[in-house]
Parts: sequence; structure tokens; C-alpha cells
Amino acid sequence: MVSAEPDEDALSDLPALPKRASTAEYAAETLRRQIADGKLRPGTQLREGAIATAFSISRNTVREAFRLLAHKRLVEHALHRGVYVREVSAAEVRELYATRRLVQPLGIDAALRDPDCVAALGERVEAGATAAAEDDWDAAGTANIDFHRVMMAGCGSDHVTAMFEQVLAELRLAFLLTTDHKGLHAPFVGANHQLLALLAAGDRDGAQAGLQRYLLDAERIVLSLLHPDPTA
Amino acid sequence: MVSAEPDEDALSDLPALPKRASTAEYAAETLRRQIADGKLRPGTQLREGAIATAFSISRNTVREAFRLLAHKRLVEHALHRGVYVREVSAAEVRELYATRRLVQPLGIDAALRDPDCVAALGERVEAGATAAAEDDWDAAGTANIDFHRVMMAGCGSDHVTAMFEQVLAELRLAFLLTTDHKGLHAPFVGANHQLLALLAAGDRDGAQAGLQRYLLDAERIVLSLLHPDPTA
DNA sequence: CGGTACGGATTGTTGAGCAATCTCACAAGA
DNA sequence: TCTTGTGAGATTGCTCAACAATCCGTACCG
Repeated sequence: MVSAEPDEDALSDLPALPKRASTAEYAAETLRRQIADGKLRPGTQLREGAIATAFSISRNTVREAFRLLAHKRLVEHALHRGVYVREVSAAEVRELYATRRLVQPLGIDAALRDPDCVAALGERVEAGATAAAEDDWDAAGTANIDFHRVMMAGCGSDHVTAMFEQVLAELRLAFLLTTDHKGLHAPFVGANHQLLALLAAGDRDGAQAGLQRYLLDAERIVLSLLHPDPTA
Repeated sequence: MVSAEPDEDALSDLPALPKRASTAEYAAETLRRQIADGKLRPGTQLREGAIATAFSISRNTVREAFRLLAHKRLVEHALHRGVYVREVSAAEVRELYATRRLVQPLGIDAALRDPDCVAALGERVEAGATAAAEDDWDAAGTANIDFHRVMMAGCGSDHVTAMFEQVLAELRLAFLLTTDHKGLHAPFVGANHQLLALLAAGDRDGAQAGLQRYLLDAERIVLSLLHPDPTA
């Protein structure tokens, strides 16, 4: 062993622990991905027995995995009736956007105070543009979501960030219910670009107004795609 | 049975469902209360076996209860090492107040738009004053917390409300580590009264400035009581 | 047509059990 | 003296099988 002793700073800067994963956590993560990928559609019932045999684990462990997913609000748990992949309603979508209109102005202010944040946002806009150019609208959607995620992370509050992640995750569940992914994500590639320009210019009022417009538009689009016009 | 049918409004106004509780939920709620009441101090280890026999339930059910508590961040779960009542560190207290300074301005704005909210806040201030007069500082603390809880609820966003509840719950855990409950809560009874006056007067800038001062003071007081001055 | 009783399926909970892991005390070595 | 194994005991992670409680759909009955 080398005789050099690690100084105190080096020790206290260690990132806690790598945090191993239990079997339940592994199962939960696998299910989460299946849901995010749309392989498990909203409304699907997840039966304990079926999943236990599919993963070759015990029913009790599956139940633990369900608790973890329910915590993230990806599934709904009804006593004695089982867990279902959550179906986000139109009313909930409206609530989600109401929350975004309330909270995201904080992100705008944070971005205006931090040039690094604006730079990071630029990367997301670029990613969205290239994805759009390649007609990969799922990737474009991811870039759009990341744009806002990064903006809110700039606030520097873990609690706010966690809440916003939650909002975005639920919104993603709503997106899964739509089919026209181009119609869903395409409008926002340009909108994010505009928003970024306002931020880069330091135009606070413009950016705030642009954000509100953006979110109102987004809500309208999502709602219209959620309930395809029955007269069509 | 009476033949009268409840009209739609009455139906939709029903508070969802009384939501029965499973055994695990009951156990979790009992433990939660024990923690909130200080009967289970932060840092205490909760052993599955001991609690299972104490509640006369199975270890598996205890584990489910632990998951529920971990979800509320009241306990910490370390793989293969058990669950402990969470100890909120000074750094976390600072984060909590940073989040409050970031988010609560939204509550001020909401209260200024809603006279009913201001009235509700008045009740909390009164409750705090009477509790203080009776030297019941735990009740005063509860009233103080409720004051801010009500204010944030005025925002009308379930997500924001839930996040703020979380912040307050964690703060309460920090309070449990202190002993001087009078010194902890007394200053805020008057501060809330002042803040209410500014809100009632419609003085937005004054209220916002007062809030920031309030939160900075509160952070300082909590931190000082958390680490009693070693030179004393 | 509305209510109801029945049966299968699914969940809620238990208790025992085993392997993996942690904690802690104690001994061996530098 | 301080560090570094080592092992016993305790605790957790997970499994399995079983049973009770509950839900759902269906057929039956008034």
C-alpha cells in the first residue's frame, strides 16, 4: 500500500455508496422500461402470479417491485384488485400543464442567471433538431423533455427537480396513449429553439411569455391527440 | 331505501373512496405516528423481527410497511443493514430552506389572489397565538407549519402541494433533533402574524421580502439549535 | 329487468426456512 | 499500538406453500 494518506476532503467527497440493487429493484426497473417503451400499455393489469413466473421470482418480491413502481406513480394499486399501468386522464393532463405553468417560470429565471445552463439547453435543442431531421420523433420527444428537465434542474433544488421529474414521467405516460408522435413532438422542436434564443438574449419577459404560450399550446395539442376528434 | 337518486354533482363530489387500509398500511401509519411523536428517535434502527412480533404480524408485512415509510422518506433503507429513522443533516436542512425560498413565493402570489386563503391563514395565526399563550410550543409549531402548508395549497397544484408536504415532513424530522421547542417555534408566531398583515394589505413586494427574511431567519435558528453552540 | 347467489381467479397475509450479508468481538500479525 | 484477518451470531433478502378475504363474471330467479 502506498504510504500517502488520503486527505479529509477526498474522503468526504466520496459519492456515498454505489448503491447495489435488490432483486425487487431489478424487477421494478425492468417493468419500468417495458412501460416506458410502450410494451405494457396503460390500463394493462399486472398480475402478481404471471410476473412472478415470468421473472422466476417469488410473488412477495413482485409485490415489493410493485410498491416501487407505485411510488413513481407508473402503476396504480387497487386493494384486492391488483395493479394496473396508469392511464393518465385528460383532467390529469390539464393538471400537469397547470403545474408546469406554475413552476417552470422558476426554471426560466434560473437559466437567465446561469450561462452554463443556457449552453446545456442549446445541446438539447440541437439534439431535437437532428432527431427531427432524421424523422425520429421519439428521440425528438426525448430531447424536448430533456430541454425542460435541464432547465428546471438549474433551479438547484433537489425537491423541485424530483417533483418535476415526476410530472414529466406522468406526461410521458400520457404520450403513450397517442399515436401521432410526429404531430405530438414536431411543433416543440422549433418552440424550444425560439425559447432558447430569448434566454440567450437575456429577454426575461419575452422568455416568460414565450414559456406560457408554449405550455398552453402543448396542453392543447396533447389533449387533442389524446381524444382524437370524434367527428373526423 | 329512499327512492331519491343523488344527482351527478353529489356523486362527483364524493371524496373518491374511503380507501380502506391494508395491514401493511395500518402498521406504517402507526409507525409514522410514533416517529412524528418523537417516540422513535431519528437514527433508531427498526428491526423487522422485533416489529413483526410487536404488531403480531408477519415479517413480510412489516417489510411492506417499511417500503411505505421509505417512500415518505421517514426512514432510510440500507440493503442488508435494515431501516433506520432518518437523521436529517444540517446540509439537508439548508437544502430544505433553499427549496422553500425558491417555491414559497408562488404561495405568496396565490394568497394575494385569493381572499379566502388569507382568511384561512388568519385562523392558523390565531391558533399559533393561543398555543403560544398556553406555552404549548409543539402546538404552536404545528400551527406555524400549517400556516405555510395552507399558503402553498393555495397554488392549486397537487404536485406542488405534495412536494411541499414532503419538505415540511422532513423539516419536522429535523425539529425532532432539537430540544428547545420554545426557542424553535416562538419567533415564528409573531413572524407569521406580520406576514399575514402584509398579505391582507395586498403589499406584494413587502410580503415577498418578508417571506425571504422569515425563511433565512428560520434556517439560522434551526441550524443553531441543531448544533448547540459548542463554546457555550 | 333488477337483484342475488355461486364459483373461479386474484390478492392479502402468514409462517417457516435458507442463503447472503452485516456487525462485532477477538486473535494474529506488523 | 495499530492494523488486519477470522469466526460466531444476528439480521436481512428472498422463496415457497398455504389459506382467508375479496373481487368479478355469470347464470339464475323473482
